[in-house]
Amino acid sequence: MDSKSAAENFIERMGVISQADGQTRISGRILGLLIVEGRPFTLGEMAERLQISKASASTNARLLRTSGVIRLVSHAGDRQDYYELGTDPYRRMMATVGERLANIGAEVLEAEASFPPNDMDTRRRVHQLADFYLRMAERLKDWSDHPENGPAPAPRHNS
Amino acid sequence: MDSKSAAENFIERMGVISQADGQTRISGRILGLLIVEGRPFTLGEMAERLQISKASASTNARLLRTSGVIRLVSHAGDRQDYYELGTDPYRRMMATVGERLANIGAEVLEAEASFPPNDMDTRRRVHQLADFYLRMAERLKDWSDHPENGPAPAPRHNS
DNA sequence: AGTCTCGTTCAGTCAACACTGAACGAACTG
DNA sequence: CAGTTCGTTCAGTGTTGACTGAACGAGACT
Repeated sequence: MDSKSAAENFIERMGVISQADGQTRISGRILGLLIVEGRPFTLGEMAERLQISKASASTNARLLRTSGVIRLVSHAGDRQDYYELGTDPYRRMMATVGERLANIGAEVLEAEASFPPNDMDTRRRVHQLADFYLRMAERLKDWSDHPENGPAPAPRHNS
Repeated sequence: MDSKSAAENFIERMGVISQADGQTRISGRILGLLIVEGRPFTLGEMAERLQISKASASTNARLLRTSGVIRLVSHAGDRQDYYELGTDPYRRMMATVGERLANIGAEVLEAEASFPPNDMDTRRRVHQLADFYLRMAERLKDWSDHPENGPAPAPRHNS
């Protein structure tokens, strides 16, 4: 029972975090559920456990799936869709963020090109912004490709 | 005139980006304005130029100021508050994001502690999430402290 | 074919929140 | 001490968008 409330608490926190990050609350709760339980869930199970509609479960699971954070698994002889955590879900999250930043950087570069060539100072300032986004995106990409580097390595655990 | 529309276009894009990032649209537009114009602005000037209320200008400028992206400058003999880009505004943005991630990581660690000790697997999965946030935060901190490292170095310009 | 059980889609609703207008407080000027 | 001009605060409003309920479509089993 204590375990149950700890799980619910964690799931709810994940929802709030997700929402503060610009995502939907439900997608965070689904992710939290899959992390806590550590087993595949059907859309129906999610809906019942999280007290949400099947529509929301479907939509948000699809959303999480497109970014590779969760994956769809199918059991033989079972028509239902099971969702579970993808491989390296957090690296996928980073990669997704990196892609978004790269898109923003490209967009800012576009905007820079629309300024007249003689506005040197303006173009330089705008270019600095684009550079920030692009460098950030590239670093995230590097990191998601080589997660072993970097500070605070995770304590190794034998599965 | 072409320069003007390019500026407005850029400012508007910054607003959309800011909104997509979970910030307010106006804060992005203010930032875009300061980047494009490259000079200090008063709240009244912002309100007029961006066609927003003084209240919004005040609130959003305050918001940007707390993260150090823009700074308040005072001209002698002028009661008005002038806002301009802070020093290394993008590094400050990174640092702010890093702080938020560190807070989330700490929060997840808290949640992990609330699980019963015998739920080894659950605790491990939750811990991996906390680790992700904390490592991300630390890396962002490193980046904001050492901006010279990393791919695609910005072209140096003599101020 | 008929029925049942899935997942998805779409219009409608509801709540969160950005934004505004007006009132207030503060600091300077005459 | 009025009068003025700032910036801030707060209640009210408008809008976006997440979420729901119901209808629909697709397979599967009898």
